[in-house]
Amino acid sequence: MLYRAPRGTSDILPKEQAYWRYMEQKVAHIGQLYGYERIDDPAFEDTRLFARSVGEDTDIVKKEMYTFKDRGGSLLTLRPEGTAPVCRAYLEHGLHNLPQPVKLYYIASIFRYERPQAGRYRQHYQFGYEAIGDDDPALDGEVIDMAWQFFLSVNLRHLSLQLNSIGCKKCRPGYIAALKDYYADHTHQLCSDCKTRLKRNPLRLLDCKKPSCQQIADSAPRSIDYLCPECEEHFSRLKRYLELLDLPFVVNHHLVRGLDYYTKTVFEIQPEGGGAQSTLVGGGRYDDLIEELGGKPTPAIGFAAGIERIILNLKKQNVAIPPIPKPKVFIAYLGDDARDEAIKLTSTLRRGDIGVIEAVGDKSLKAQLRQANTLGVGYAVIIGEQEVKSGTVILRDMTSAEQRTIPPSQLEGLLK
RNA sequence: GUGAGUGUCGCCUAGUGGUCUAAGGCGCCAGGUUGUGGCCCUGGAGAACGAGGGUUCAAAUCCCUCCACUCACCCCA
Repeated sequence: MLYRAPRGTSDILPKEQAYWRYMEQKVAHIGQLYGYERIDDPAFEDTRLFARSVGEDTDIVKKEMYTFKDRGGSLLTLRPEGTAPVCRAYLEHGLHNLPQPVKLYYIASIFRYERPQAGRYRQHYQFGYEAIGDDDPALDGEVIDMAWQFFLSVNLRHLSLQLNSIGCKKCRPGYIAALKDYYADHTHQLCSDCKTRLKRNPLRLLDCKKPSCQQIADSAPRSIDYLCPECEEHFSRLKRYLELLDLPFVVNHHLVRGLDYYTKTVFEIQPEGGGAQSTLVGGGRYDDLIEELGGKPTPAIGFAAGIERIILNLKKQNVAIPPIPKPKVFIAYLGDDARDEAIKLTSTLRRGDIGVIEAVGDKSLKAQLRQANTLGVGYAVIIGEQEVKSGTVILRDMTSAEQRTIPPSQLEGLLK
């Protein structure tokens, strides 16, 4: 094999497309129900955009970005996440002049240099919804509701919605200090990863999977106990809204996120079974990000969802997906004169908005019908020498095997 | 980046040192009366057995290296 798709990437072949079209359709529909409009941004951006937003010290920036210099010498990076580009576009195009909040959604390929694994790829697709320009906790509720309703609408079941608040830049430092304090007494019991986390990113100590570390995390200080009055108020109102919305959330004190820009609300949705790479949705509030990128202080909230992982779960749960419609009719012919008729007829039907697959080459009628059968079309039209002479065609119903000889002009009406 | 498992026609699989210039199923192509599919029958195309190197009289079968895939850690959607 000379060439293969690069590691961690994959071709989405026709037989998979039904899932993908279905996802797109649902994403657009939810967007429309909630008043979110689609935005598409470039696959690559100025490297600094991601370094600044995602955080210089995160794994994504430190070792997972596809970064390159273009021929003009600009340092560019294939987007490793979807939120920063949306914020950049918000600033670049002065979207703060629109009524706030501005509500946007995207479906985009995401690139991260990682070791591929179940539910993890170097190029994958995410969709996400972002509401920029207001700090009302009702917006947090709306966004979380969108994620939840999305899964209801595609019939994915057995999901768990996890919620936490990690505070803002006013109260988080106090919490992190308390956390470090607590962990200082347990350093010797920590796994080696956690020892580096303690220095680098103490919040991440909380979601280590090692049982021994989890025990320590279980009695660690909880972020919600250190919230400032504003964050506290925000969180309790959000919880009330989620109850109003009838969303079955659980507060998970160990839930933190891997990107630096999150503030206050963070949430995830995952299958109840759990398992590796299982998170379907991750999101939260990012009230400081726009300012960090050079705008005025502008609160915002959003989430991203991994499409491959969702499809994986749809398959696991045997969820039926609407098929992509096929052409209705196959046109078979015998002989050159018939072929001329077939070409004309094919074109007429297509112009009349009827999907047609026309035979090609010089195959036996048997071979042509075999092909029609394999393609799964509902009807076959057969044109032979006799039909050319009499100015008719044969219309064969592929399910019932009934066929009749008719003038071609009747075809359009019968196939509509 | 770390660890484990796997690697034979498009897909699934047989084969564990000589009978393998590799077998079967699915799929594909064609034929089975003159212009007709789906079932059945027959035939055909399609792999030098991931790549390279070794051991041996002899390797798909043993050893080494590399590569790829899968899974887990890590990270995250």
